[in-house]
Order: sequence, then structure tokens, then C-alpha cells
Amino acid sequence: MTAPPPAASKARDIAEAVRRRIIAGEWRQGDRIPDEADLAVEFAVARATVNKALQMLADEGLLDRRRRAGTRIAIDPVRRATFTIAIVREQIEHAGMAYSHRVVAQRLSPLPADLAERLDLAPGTPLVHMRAVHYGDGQPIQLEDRWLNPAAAPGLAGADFWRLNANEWLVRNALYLRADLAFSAENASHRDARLLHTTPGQALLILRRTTWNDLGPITTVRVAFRPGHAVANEEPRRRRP
Amino acid sequence: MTAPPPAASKARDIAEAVRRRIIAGEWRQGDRIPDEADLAVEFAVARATVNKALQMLADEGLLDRRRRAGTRIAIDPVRRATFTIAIVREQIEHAGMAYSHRVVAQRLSPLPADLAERLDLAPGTPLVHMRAVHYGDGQPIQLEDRWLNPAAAPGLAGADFWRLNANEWLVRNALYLRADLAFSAENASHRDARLLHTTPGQALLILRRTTWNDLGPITTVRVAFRPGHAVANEEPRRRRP
DNA sequence: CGAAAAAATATGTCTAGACTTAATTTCGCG
DNA sequence: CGCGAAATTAAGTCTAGACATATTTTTTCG
Repeated sequence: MTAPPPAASKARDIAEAVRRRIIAGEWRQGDRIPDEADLAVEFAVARATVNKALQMLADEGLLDRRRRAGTRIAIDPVRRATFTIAIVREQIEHAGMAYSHRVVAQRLSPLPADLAERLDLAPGTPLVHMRAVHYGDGQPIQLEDRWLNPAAAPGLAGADFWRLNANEWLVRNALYLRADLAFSAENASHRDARLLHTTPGQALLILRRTTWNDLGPITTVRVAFRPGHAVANEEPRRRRP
Repeated sequence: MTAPPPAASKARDIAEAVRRRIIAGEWRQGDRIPDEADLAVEFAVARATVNKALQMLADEGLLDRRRRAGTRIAIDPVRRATFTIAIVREQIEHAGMAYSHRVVAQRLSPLPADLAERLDLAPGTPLVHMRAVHYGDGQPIQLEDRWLNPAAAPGLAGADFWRLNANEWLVRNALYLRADLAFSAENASHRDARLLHTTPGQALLILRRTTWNDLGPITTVRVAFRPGHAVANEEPRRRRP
């Protein structure tokens, strides 16, 4: 009736059954649930299958599991949500719009102090600083303000970001090991407003992302979405249709 | 030096090794990587262990796997990030502040049309509408504007939200099966500004969340964070210290 | 040649059993 | 009674082998 079921499997069925028991109040917050061996008998499966099912629920934050202590319903069922950060172009084209982008500025600049701290680099280190706007059907969709660390992205010097899309170049050439990201909101500056075709002061959703690899920080970027844009979570894991 | 390593295991080691090969460019975007059986031989482990490792990377979005077709490096390595939405009180107390909250309004109201669509209910259906402010050390931290569906939350009628924390009551009494959430930004209304001790027009980070169970939509809430607040992702999975 | 049928193959999932490890419980001793 | 050592327990992980299930590739036949 709504979404395609996430494919069945014994493990998923068991996870679902346990989830329902918790929701139905059969097992209550803080309670210990039967151990894997007992559940394996009840559901007539191998213990490994029960383990997989309970791991899923623990990853969601619904269960707390500890060796020897057993599995308990989380006292404060913190819930985790997964957001997918796709390549801008993909996003725009996926929405059926024609993609284009424009590089507004690009030059080697000394790193400001606030970013230096975030990147764990010395203030004043020269990084490539660039700004670009991404358009869908000619309308600005998002604005990126990016600092690139040549030391951590070999080949960067040769890349021509006036023509290429930095986001895409990075995704293809400088995969990262770790990423920090955070959502916040800011009032549009005059520059933001001009580039996004809106008015100064307009509330903008901001995504800041910093990525790292073995060689150090690769890049930090501030993405400002066009007014009204929302970033939503994806449903559990959906297998291909 | 940075974060505690996410605990070792053969599966995680293999995932890490594969990730590094991709990052090092040994295997390139779109390429097929060796199949599970070969990797199992190479790493001298059982195939199930390789399967687990590759599943992890596929969940992250780094790999694309298909039966018979094999495993390929994702062409557009979409990356997924997990955000944890904790209970406000927990969050505030965790930050070392004294928690308090105040219910600003609560009454049965007919559901507005825009929310009716989101909730898949008939417009005008009477739901409980409430607004509350959450404080840390007396300063407003977030503002919630919530609509509750008594039909999906048995026991709601008896709950006293003038004293209890709705967020917490819900978490403890109306666990959900599905949640939609989305981040956006809005300029503070006069009411937002008054309740959050800020000025109208100030950019606010907004989180909208709607939860569902078998009986239908349970609640939909608009959370406005205090100006400057950012919501960050958590690092991969961190086991307890 | 082209379409339908058959074979091959890589991942998906499960099982039974074993060993490891963190934590709790029990026990023995001063 | 208090404390530390030892036993116990439940989850964490791995293995070897099996079967299921999408797909792709090959073969067969009209």
C-alpha cells in the first residue's frame, strides 16, 4: 500500500517481530529480553540469525546489548536516521532538471583561523578557495564555498575547476576515510542572496562538510541550499526494485 | 590521537583494506572487484566474513553489489551519514546544563490542511496540538510545535503534558515503526523569536519529524533549534569505551 | 539469425558448531 | 562482612558448508 517491503528474510522477520513486541508493550523499556539462544529456539532458527536480527535493532538504537549482561530495550530509544548526500548534479538531474554550474571565484588563499582549527592545519596555510553555484533549469539550487588542501589531494593542482565540477572531481579523485558533517541555519549574506537569487536575511539551510584521508584534511565546504529546500532521510534500506 | 578505533574484527579489517585500495586508486570507480570467494582466499577467511565486510561498504554507499553481476565500486560514491536524534532532556543534560521545559499551549484543534496531507488524515480531524519550549540552564534551547493523534496513541488522553514532557512520553509510550524527518531553515516568526529569546527573521534550523505505527500517524512535530545550533553526524559506529 | 531454453555464476542467506571476550555472579578466605 | 579470585553466562565473531535467487552467458533449435 505504501512502500515496497524491504525484502523478506528470517533475520528481518525476527527483527520485525521483536520490534512489534516492544511497540505492543509486551516487552517494556529497560527490560531484558530473552537471550539469543532462547529466541533461536522460539523462532526455530540458528543463533546467528537471531544475532543478526538483534544487531539491526541495536544499530537503530532500539536495543542495548552487552556481553554477558544481555539485551535490553533501550531506556531512551534514541533513533538514528540516515541521510544520503548525493552529488549535486545527480540530485538535480534526478529531479528532472537540466544541470549547470558556474564557478564564481577560485584562488590560492591563506586559511582563515576559524577554518584552520576545524581542519587541524596552521592558520595562513595556503589552500585553494573556490565558490560555485549549481543550477537546475537555470535556477540556483545551491551555493558552495570550498577550501581544498592540495597536500591531501594529489593531482589537484592540475585540475581545472573553472570547467570541472569540484564536488564531482573530489568524489572521483579524492575519496575520503572520514567525514564530519553538520546542518545549521544562517541568514543569507548579501553575497549569498545575490548568488541564490534571493534577499539578504533569508533563512538558508547550511550543510558543512569536512573530509579527511591519511594525508590530512582534504576539503571543507559550506553548502547553502536555496530557500525552502529540505533534506530528508531515506527510509530503512531499500533494495533495488 | 583522534577517535577510539571502532574495535577490530576480521570483517572490519577487510572492509578497511578494501576501502584503502579504492582510495589508493588500486581499484577504480566502476570497476569490478574480485568476488567474495577470491577475497576470502586472499584474506584467508571464510566467505561469510568477506560478505559481511563488503555489505558494510555497500551500506555506506561505496560499493554496488548485484547477484551474479558481482561487486563494483559505486560510480557516484554517494555517501550516507547517520544522525542521532536524542531526547531533548538527554541532550541538554549531557551538555552539563540543567533541564527544564514549559508548555506554552495545549488544546484539541482541527488539523490544518497542509498537515493533513502530510499525515494522510482528513483535514479538520481533531488532534491534540501543543507547543513547548525546552531550556538548558534557563536559556531556551529548542521549541517544539506538535500535533498528536489520539487514535494512534492509546493512553494519550490521560497523559498530562502540562507536567510531563511530550517528547519523552511519546518515546516511552508510543514507539513507532516508521519515521520521516527532514531538516530545513526558516526565518523566526514573531512567536518563535519571543519563545527562543531572539529576534524575528533570525535564521532557525528546523527539524520536522512524523512518526507512524500500525494505527496510523502518531505525531508530527516541528522543532526549531536556538539560533546557531548545529546538528552533526556521528562517526561510524562507536562501541562503548 | 534470433529467440527460447539451459547452464553457469556471484551474491544473499542460513545453519550448526566453536571459540573469544566482557561482565556478572558465586565462592572461598581472611 | 568484605574482598578478590574463579566460575558462569550472553553476546561477538568466525568457519565450513549448503541452498536460494537473480542475472548473465551459453547453448540449442526453429
